[in-house]
Amino acid sequence: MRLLLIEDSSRMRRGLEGSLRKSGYAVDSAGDGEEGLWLAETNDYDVVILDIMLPKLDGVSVLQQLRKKGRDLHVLLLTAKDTVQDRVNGLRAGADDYLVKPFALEELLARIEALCRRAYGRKDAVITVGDLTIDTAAKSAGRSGKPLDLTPHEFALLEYMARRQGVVVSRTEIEAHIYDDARSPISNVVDAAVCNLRKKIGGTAVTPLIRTRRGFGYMLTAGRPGQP
Amino acid sequence: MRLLLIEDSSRMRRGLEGSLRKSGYAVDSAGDGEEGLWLAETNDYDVVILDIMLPKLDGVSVLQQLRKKGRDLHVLLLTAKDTVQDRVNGLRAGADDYLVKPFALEELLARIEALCRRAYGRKDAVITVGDLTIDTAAKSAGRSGKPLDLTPHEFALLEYMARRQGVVVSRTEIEAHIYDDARSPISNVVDAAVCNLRKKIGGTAVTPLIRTRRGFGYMLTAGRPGQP
DNA sequence: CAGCGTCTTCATGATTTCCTAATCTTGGAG
DNA sequence: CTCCAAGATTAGGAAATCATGAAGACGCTG
Repeated sequence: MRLLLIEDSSRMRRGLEGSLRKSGYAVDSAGDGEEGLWLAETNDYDVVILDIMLPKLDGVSVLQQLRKKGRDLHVLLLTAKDTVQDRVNGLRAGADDYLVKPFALEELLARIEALCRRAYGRKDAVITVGDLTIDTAAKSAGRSGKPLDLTPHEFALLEYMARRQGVVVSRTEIEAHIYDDARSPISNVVDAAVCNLRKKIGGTAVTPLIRTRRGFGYMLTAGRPGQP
Repeated sequence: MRLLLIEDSSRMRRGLEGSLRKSGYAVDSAGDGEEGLWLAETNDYDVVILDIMLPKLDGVSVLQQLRKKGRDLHVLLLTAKDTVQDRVNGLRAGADDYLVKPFALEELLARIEALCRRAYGRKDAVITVGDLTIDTAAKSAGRSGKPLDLTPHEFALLEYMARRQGVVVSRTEIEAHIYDDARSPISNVVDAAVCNLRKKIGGTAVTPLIRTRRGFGYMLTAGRPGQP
């Protein structure tokens, strides 16, 4: 999952960026409203974490700009203030969630997780694909009860594909959601990652498997080749 | 919009019910977890407002039961407690939102509104033409339930024609939509592609078929040979 | 700072897909 | 009925796509 963090204080920004990365997210960040808006408009994020107090362009304005363009983004608003009117304003402006500073990191993580789930229409922290289980909260996966030993990137990839099971996801989409910032234009990171993941989760004709749709991308599904 | 309110205190319940009705919602209510769960399972609500402290079956359990059954519901959790752990638990259990008592009515309304807005996002990914099904998400097509093995170009062509079923599409249009780069002026790529596609999807007089309109182009339709 | 595990890139080989172009087939006008 | 042009079909080689193994780069931990 790829996040955008728009936060004024550079100390806070760095700290959060690190914590979020450790939790397995791809994170881009911006220090002011203008840069943040530009990033949000030109990339594909699952969740935007947006401070209200920002230089150049305040958080609520950024939010309004984004909503005006009809971007389907999930925005978590951070604020120091905590009056009912503030919350109502924030939510009315189109925020999906709202968190008051100071907050516990754990709560931020839980809320981000909830927003990610919502982004893909799931309600549960555990995703199942055939006999594969992916616990997005515990960041662990298993096959037929046996735990799988996945690296952070492998897990992120599996999670992303599981959230979109039955749907073909292109390399570009995968790259956009799993990896932060730009990388060399011609890279086969995704191929390699899929290859490694396949080796670990195994799977054959009938059992859940990552299928290659030549020319389109990959698809994770438990069903037979036919209709999902 | 139809809401379900599950709340212990009858005074609170009556009060909220009235306020919500005044705001234009249809409201059902329950006084304990069991009744609430039963109502939620047997009716179709847009949003469920769920208190955590409930007789017979507590709120989080109700939520878990609902999620286990895979109901696609939006749940707003109400609670008197406000510790980080509570919030984390609630969100992890699958709540879409969370509100701490006491709250302002206006804030509750704003949050319900936000949840209702979220009902979007489900667009139909499957196109049907006679007994042909085209799943644009899985990039797969089938005829009478049997999967077809199509190449990317074939699939793109079929999808394009299916989206315009019953309409004659010219070679030029097809070429413009399916092939991005310009190619030699006299090329029969489209002819060849249509030919290959026909071989794969089969079809005879009555069943869906790609028909040739001499001098104009092709048409995909499930109807009879007669004039469309 | 050394060691370990992880991530990325590169190179190779296997496979599939696509285009071109040459050859048939068919519809319909004269 | 005959002929012509639009369309259908076929096939082989060029090109794109993908899987995978191995080597170097990087970052973290002890």
